[in-house]
Amino acid sequence: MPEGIVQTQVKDAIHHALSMAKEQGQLTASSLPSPTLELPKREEWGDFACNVAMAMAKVEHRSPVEIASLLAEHLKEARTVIEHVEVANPGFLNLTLVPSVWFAVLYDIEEKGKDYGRSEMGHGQRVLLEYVSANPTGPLHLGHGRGAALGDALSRMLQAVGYEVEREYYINDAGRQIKLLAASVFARYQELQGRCVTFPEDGYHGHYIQTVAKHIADQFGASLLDISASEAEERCGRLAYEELLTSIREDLRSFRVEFDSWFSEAELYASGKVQQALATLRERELAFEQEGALWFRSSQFQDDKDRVVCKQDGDYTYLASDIAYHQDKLKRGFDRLLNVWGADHHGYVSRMQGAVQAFGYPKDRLQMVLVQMVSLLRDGKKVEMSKRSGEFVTLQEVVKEVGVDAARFFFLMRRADSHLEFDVELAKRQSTENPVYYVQYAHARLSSLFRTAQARGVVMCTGRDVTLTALTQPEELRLIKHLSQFPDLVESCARFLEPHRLPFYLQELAGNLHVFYYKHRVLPLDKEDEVAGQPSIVGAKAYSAKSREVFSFEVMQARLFLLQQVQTVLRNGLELLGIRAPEQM
RNA sequence: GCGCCCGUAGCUCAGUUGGAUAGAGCAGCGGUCUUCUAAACCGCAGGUCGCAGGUUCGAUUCCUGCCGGGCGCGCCA
Repeated sequence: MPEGIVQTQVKDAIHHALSMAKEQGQLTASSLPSPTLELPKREEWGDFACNVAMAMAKVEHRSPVEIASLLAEHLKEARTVIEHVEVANPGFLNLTLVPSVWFAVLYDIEEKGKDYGRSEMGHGQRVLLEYVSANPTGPLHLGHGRGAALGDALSRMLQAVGYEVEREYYINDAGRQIKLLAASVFARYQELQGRCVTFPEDGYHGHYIQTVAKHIADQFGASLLDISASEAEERCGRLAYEELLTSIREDLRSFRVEFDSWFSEAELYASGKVQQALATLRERELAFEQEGALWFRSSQFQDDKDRVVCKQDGDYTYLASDIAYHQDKLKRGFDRLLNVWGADHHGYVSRMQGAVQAFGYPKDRLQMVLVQMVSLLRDGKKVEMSKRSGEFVTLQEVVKEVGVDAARFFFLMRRADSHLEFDVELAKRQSTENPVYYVQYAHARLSSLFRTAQARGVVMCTGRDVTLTALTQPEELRLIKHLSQFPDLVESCARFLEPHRLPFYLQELAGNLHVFYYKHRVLPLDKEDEVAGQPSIVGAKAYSAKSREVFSFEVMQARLFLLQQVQTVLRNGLELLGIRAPEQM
């Protein structure tokens, strides 16, 4: 795991202390543990905490505090890095670094810019990320939106840490759902032509079906009544499918969610891949016939029971095409398959992983991210949605109301597997209570500051020309430390497939910035000092009434430099969420 | 009945894979603009981490059993 430049130095120092202790016979263990660092909960406890002494206590037969104390002694040699060591109960080593060690973080960000936060963790492994994959039988609703935002953010994060990601949408354009769509639309079409028809029992009742039927009527008039009913129904299905899929694509695009490929289920049948997949299973005796149906022996793996793949009437079940689809993914040579699924499908995880194993791959070649339901909160009340009536809140209408940025942020700020309450009023509010604006404002505020600086003729220095030792305020160091965590954070988002950590991080970073900004000045107070950028100001003193602090040209330059790096991280973070980083608000 | 997920402040949720005195945002109360954006900041209050055991130096975190909520258990997708 590539770590921050700061962490590495600290770990090296601890490791050195361990070896010294061993060399001098203070430690008896044959192998030395590799120390891990954690961030203490309280600032008084220093910059890092290390529990290595506690971990060794047992094998060394000594108390953790004792071991920690002798390590603390050795750590005094690392005075260039570690300013202060404290042993705390029950055996922590609390380390406070020399402030200047932290400055390396700022140079690192300056150098990497857009690439700060990227890494090689994935080693170029190829990942197929499948998400949304909503049936083209209706518009996308809020739940799809959450899956879309999540899949998109994951793809950005995985790419950032060195995976090669292909984003795919699986189109269920075969089978029963499409037939029902066709029947539903045809029924509405006939109604529009003044005919009295019985609506299909499990048909789609949503109002959009009537809209689609109207479009068909506008285009073809009554002419579809002249052909056979089955042919007309099929035409209706085809037209409805195309219209609905097109609008899904458009909704996604305007939600800034893109795909590299759209994979058709019908194509799997047409190309014979379904039959081939089942043939493979038969060869391996993982499929068998019973009671006139063909079964997949999924109980061989971790499923509770075997599952039908081909029914008595000869039709395939959806499982058959899903198996074929995943075999196809495997054949395409991906190192990892990731599916973002609605949590209501969790029962299918084990059988799909069983299919992966059936084809000779380890089950964790396929991983699922399950995303829970979204409920909409309006005026503090839940908006009821019912699948039955086909009336649900669409992604499009919510995005129209709150904007893409707010919608994405809200979808991403909770763990995927917990229910999400989407508070429309909060998402629309343009104030500090709204986390999206809070973070975006931090970015815009900095842009505004830099514009003012430029207008006053202040020359922005590069890291080389800045005296960073001028940064001595706790709010400044707090910002730098927070920035140093960003690369690790991005990696953990990707490793655990948990994008929600990033919105939290950004809220904290924005908070740290706003506190700093409120407490300290960056540019001189007085407009008379507009010559600030010129050498003549060196030594001149500006005065901040708020903090009663005196600051110099060096302080101004150092703060500007610090804030540029803050802005870079805000921007990089927002980019990973697919959210705009506005220059002004 | 079986399986999966969830249970943390009044509400919505975090909690760095087992660490120290459990955090944030809303909502509530009270403060802060002669300031580079107040779209901001500060303070107060708020808790039996669902309950009970277990594992160990140490548990919100891991294990077991209950209680409560959601979802799934089709030759439906």
